[in-house]
Amino acid sequence: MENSDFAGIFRRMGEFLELREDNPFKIRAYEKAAANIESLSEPLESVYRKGGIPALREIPGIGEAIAEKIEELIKTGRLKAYRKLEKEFPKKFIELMSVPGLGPKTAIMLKKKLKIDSVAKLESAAKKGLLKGLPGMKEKKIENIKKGIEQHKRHISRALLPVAFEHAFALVNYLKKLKGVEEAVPAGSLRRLQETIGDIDILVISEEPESAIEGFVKYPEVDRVLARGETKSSVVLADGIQVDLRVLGRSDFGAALHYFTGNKAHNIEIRQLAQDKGMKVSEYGIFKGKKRVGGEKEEDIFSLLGLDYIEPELRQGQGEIEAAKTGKLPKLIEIKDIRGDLHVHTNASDGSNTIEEMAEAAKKLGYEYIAITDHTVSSRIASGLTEKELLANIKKVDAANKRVKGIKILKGAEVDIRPDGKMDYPDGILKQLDVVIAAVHSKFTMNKKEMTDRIISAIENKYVNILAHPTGRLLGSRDPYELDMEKVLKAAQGTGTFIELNAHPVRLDLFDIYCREAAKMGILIAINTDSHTTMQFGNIKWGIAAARRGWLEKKNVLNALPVDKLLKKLRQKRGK
DNA sequence: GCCGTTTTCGGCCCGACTGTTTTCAGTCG
Repeated sequence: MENSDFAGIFRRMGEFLELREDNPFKIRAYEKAAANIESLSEPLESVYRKGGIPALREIPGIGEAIAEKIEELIKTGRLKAYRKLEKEFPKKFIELMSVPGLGPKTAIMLKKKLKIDSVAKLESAAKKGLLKGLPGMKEKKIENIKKGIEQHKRHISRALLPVAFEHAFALVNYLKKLKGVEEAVPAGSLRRLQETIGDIDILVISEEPESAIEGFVKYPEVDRVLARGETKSSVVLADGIQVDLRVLGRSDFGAALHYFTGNKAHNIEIRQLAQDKGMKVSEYGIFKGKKRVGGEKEEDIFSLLGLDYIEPELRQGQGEIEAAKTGKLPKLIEIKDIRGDLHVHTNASDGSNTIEEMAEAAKKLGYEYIAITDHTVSSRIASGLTEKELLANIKKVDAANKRVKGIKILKGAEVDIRPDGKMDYPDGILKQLDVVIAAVHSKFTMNKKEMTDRIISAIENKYVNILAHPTGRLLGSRDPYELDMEKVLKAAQGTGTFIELNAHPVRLDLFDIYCREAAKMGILIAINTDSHTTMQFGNIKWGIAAARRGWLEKKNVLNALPVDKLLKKLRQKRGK
């Protein structure tokens, strides 16, 4: 079982207990355990193998009861307590609670009164007018449920970061022009630069909240107003994205921005810490008793709690507060630290521009080097190069190096890892390249062991420098393939192979937890754009965002090295 | 169910909005 499977089970346990109106703190305990398991870099199974129940209990949020449940799951592959509840509340029934505005109480009532146990049944009951007359159900509530079902159906997938950014950018500009609005800034998962965005959160600073809210709900893109109060409002935009707005005064800005930026786990942890220190944190400031002691600046919250400033990308409740207590926060990588791009395509395979055009574009960004890494013969769809074509391309790189001054163009290839683990070119060809990237482009459905073996055998090839887009996921369209990442990282560590964090906004793997793990193991990460046009070099910002969420520093990143050191690193594996 | 240089028992983050409730429950972030 994967960590995500354990987390899923415990999260579901929380939902079961919520439906049973169990102790709310018990529910939170399960949620917390699930979240902590999810952010663990080591597989739970291996934690258990090494240290049994005592080792499990060292994980925050896991105590006696949950540790025993994990043991039961590992030993028997099932959990009695879970099975029992699963029968009572099947998955389809649980889905009812993902309809906006419909929570556990209503779901239970619907089940009791009308035997409704799925969104589909709820929809047909609503259409038939069966909801009328149920407890707490009148015109407006029924109408809201109907709209909620529509929203639920339309909005199952989350928005990619760049898409959400565009929406937020336009909206913020609109809000800033409203009367009395001093400031409008994106917060929430957008400010944390999460790879996908559920809702857009925006904080507005104004001393006239009513008129700010008034202007907000009149934004031309607004399709539906979900809530409209004195200081907050929620709307759904025409393309289904929800936007939550919060209006606060200038003096609350820091506290409000903090409250609206961290995820739930981070905020709970901060407030818990404040409580332990005899203080209280809310969006209105930080308080000692009744006395407000800060909140104008975001830094107030951290400094008064004895913490170093935590960058927004780290506010995920994954150990950042503990690290901030002890001065152990990373100094996060920044765009300006990047000195080159090691994964670049040209019109020799499936790119759009020539080698020279790509090199000139990279030079404009201030890069010292790029590597030309077109596809290899097996990637027919991507017009992969034959050996002969590759050799011709190498000569073109030599010629380009002479013509384009001020940037070093490296010879490379993005070489397919065949299903049997062999590389798409023989070693005799690979050794003529400066940079060899290995990647899986076919047969994604292999089982975990086969895929792990396949990738490890590529890593073990002494000419392979970088494992590209290591999980193969495409956000919104393809799940990651089955892979034992722990083994892959160990192989990379043992052989001196680097791992790519692909900056394309639909890829963005390596995921954050593995970035952290790789960095801990001393594996260098290459943050590459995989550019197929000159425009795509700009995608580096999404890669940097993902890297920062993965706690990476400049020293962890391969292409933050100057060219001479980079070349030395690349040659190390070959024993030169 | 978890957790502890105040506690091994008694706590557990904080606040806003809606709709139906005549004083508040349910839901959300």
